[in-house]
Amino acid sequence: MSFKAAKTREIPTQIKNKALVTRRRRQIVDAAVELFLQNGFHKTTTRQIARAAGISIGLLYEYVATKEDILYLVCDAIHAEMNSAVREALARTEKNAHPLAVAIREYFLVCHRMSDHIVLIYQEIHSLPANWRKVVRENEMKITGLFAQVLETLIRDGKLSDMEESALDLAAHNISVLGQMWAFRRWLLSRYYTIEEYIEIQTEFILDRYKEV
Amino acid sequence: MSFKAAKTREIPTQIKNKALVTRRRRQIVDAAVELFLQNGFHKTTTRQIARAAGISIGLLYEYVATKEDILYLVCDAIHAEMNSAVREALARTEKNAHPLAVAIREYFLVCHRMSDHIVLIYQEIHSLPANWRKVVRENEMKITGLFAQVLETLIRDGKLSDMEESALDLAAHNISVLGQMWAFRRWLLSRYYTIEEYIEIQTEFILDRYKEV
DNA sequence: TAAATGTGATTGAGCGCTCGCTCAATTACC
DNA sequence: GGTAATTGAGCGAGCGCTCAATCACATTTA
Repeated sequence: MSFKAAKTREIPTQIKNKALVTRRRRQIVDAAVELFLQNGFHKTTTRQIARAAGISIGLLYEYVATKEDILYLVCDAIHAEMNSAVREALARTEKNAHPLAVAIREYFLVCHRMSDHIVLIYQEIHSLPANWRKVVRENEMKITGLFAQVLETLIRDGKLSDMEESALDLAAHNISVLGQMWAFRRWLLSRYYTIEEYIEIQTEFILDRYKEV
Repeated sequence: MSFKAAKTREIPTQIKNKALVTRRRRQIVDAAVELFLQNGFHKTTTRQIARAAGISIGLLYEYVATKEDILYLVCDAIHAEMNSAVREALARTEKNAHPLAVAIREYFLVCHRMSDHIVLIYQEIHSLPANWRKVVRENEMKITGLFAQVLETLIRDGKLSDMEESALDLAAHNISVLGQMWAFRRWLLSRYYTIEEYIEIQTEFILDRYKEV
């Protein structure tokens, strides 16, 4: 998987050529994601990352100031990937008769596809400096926010029974978290359910609660 | 918080006196929990742990062979604590008119009280050797299993509508995970909900689905 | 046109430090 | 006098990061 560049402007670099920065950083992030997934952040060496990215250790530190910078870039790229995947899926949703079911399905499939990445962020976020940790968390909440929007739209269109704002927000969180549950417990759940079965049962669970008017 | 000793027999020690092993290991675990919560596993040094436990670094390694041993003991102690807290709570449940609501409430309060510990396990479990990781995961599933039992009992007593086994198991997972959601997203959720409000809304969400016959 | 100059990109040996862990020596206790 | 418990200085390996040197290439100069 090759990740999109997100708003990486915050991290300073010694290199002047902006296009080069983008390209090199993508190399670095792609290499780092693989290594972090395999060995975790702490067991991965900056030398390993440089080698896997096809550059020298010295050059790595021209594009990045610390090892934590790399982790931030990785988290950012993963969330960018998820965010756009979910957005695309939700866009496809609109013309459908049963929009919430489709939204859940598409989101859960993204969680399935990116299981390891989701777990990675949860495991390593505490290795980030506090200010970046905040940004990464906010990025995750943006994804949850997409569901809140969907629910609002459905209620406005009379396709879902009305509910209080606090309940609506929690409903969005619940959908997010039940998708992530597949990522965190896949080692067990996948013994008993395929992702399709999981989606079916959970959709029934959620829809039955927030049923259409 | 001082943690119970769990089945720690698997980890070898040089010390003959068993009572001493128990006592010293409790010192070690209590010190380590605090430090891991504050600084995480990797940033905590074995010297810090020894000092906080009031013993020398040399003695620490008489009770433990590696730093990962300590992490395992910590995870084990946390799960033992949670497990017994949940069991106690469920026991108090039985005489109640609305047992599932009480069970959820008590469990969510445990999650609230042990938020940091729950997050700690999720964050650091990947630093454990694979065999222990497995044990820790199974310990967590035992807690989920308690909810499956509760649901079964309720169905058998006709207090809950019948459902397929696969749906029942997932229901137990959902309750577990929605409790943990408070731990993981507390930094955000606590801005908008107290734990009591959270319990109320989530209980309504869950009960409405698995409603009584 | 060829040489000189300048600038930005790249290299990797190596510095400095930390940290997990050991073990010879000491103490406590029976 | 013997066994078990305890100490902490020190070993050795690993790792994040630096920086003097080199390379690539565009621009200027003769």
